[in-house]
Amino acid sequence: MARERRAIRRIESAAARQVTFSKRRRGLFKKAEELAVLCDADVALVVFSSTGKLSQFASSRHVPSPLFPPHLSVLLV
Amino acid sequence: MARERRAIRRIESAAARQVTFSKRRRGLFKKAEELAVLCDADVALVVFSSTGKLSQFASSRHVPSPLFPPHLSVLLV
DNA sequence: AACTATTTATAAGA
DNA sequence: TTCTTATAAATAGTT
Repeated sequence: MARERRAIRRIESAAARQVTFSKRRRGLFKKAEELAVLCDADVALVVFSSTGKLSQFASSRHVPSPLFPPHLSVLLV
Repeated sequence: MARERRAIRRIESAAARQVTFSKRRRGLFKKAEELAVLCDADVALVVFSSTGKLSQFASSRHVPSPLFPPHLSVLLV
């Protein structure tokens, strides 16, 4: 969606991949929150970038995990 | 986004909420998969509708849960 | 990070 | 729920 259509396949250039990740991750989380609010739904979203960076969103019942080390995360729904 | 702008707050009408849920859920899952593919990311998405219906997506390490009853689901990332 | 041409998502209606 | 269409929003490429 933009200047040109982009095929949905892995972006080879690491730099371009990072830029797209940054833009689309933001969009995805926004949509997730909007769905939760508009539709009174429970939404949980967990994303690891290809470099291993974690980001997450949960509209309600996310349970932090005292039983696991910080690099693990548990979601009970 | 469409004929008119819609404020992001809970849709009161259950029928309208269901229609919007159906449309936006589809869009959200599509975006989740696209992010995973384009950016080589790991993405997990869990959604419960306000009526309790579950739908989920995980790009890779989703673990089905033999230890829990069917209405529970566990995601380890 | 900001811009903008264009594509995509979607609100309302059928 | 699926289709259509007008419009809002997201975003690919550029700067």
